[in-house]
Amino acid sequence: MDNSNLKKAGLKNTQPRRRILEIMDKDGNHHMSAEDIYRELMDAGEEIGLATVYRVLTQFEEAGLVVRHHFEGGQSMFELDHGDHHDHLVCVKCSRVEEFCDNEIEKRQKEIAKKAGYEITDHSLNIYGICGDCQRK
Amino acid sequence: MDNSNLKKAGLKNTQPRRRILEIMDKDGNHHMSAEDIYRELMDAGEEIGLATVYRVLTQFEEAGLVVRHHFEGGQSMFELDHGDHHDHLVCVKCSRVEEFCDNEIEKRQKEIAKKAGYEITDHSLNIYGICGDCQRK
DNA sequence: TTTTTTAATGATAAATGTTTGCAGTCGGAG
DNA sequence: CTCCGACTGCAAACATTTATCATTAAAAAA
Repeated sequence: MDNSNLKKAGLKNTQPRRRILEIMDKDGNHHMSAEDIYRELMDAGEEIGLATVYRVLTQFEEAGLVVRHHFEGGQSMFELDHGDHHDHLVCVKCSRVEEFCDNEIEKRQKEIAKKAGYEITDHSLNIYGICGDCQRK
Repeated sequence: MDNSNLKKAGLKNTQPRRRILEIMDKDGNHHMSAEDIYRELMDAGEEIGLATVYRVLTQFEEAGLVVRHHFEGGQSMFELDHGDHHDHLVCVKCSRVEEFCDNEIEKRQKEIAKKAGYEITDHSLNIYGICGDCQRK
């Protein structure tokens, strides 16, 4: 949303980067694949190549603006990083993603890594299941 | 290891399937990619195609003989299913994978899914970091 | 503002990981 | 032992992602 993020990251304030940030910032659009973003850009009549979307997302990830997730299903999913770490509940039917955070789990993960002698760089906890809506259908 | 698993799964007892089970059963070879398995087969002089490795692994997964993991890094990782659920510590330098299980975390995951109205089908918790060995190098 | 410099872009090709189609082969029920 | 359907290897197709490169656009300098 805030374009000063780009400057801070040492990235030029270009139209593709602005548009991608805008799209990802819209509510209901958290957790998008590169294709999702590309399709929205196309639908909006933008002239932005898919390669640019991938490049920009990777740069955003490196700059800490975006988080990349590896859910089941092959393709990477991206989400704006609002600083609040959280884990994910993923519906295997409709692909809806919900977020949660449990401090007890976080604490135990750190203990486990420490005990095993690992220096944590990252971690991901995904619970896959069928959401309430899809159960009813 | 036990070929009766194949019969139980309704799969014919063929050489490729036997060899793949053997390789995956060897200690130190848990958590292999399809390529890893294929390379071991080649090194052993077997005439087994990569496509067969993928097909067999998918069938094994469907039969519950094997578990597929989606770690960071692009390719799927496979592991014989010994029935004991566990989570993973993955070294981002050397790709070593260690297993752990924490009942408190398991319990909390179930609670979280229940509270959100999800019927769990699967879940994965991966901690990425640098293992003790790689820290020293 | 105009010019200069440098990074960023779009189109396309290529790399990577995985799946599929098909003709020939093999396992195992009868 | 024979036969049929399941299985296989190969090659080609496919999906996602990355690299190449000539052109363009953004920021810096003049």
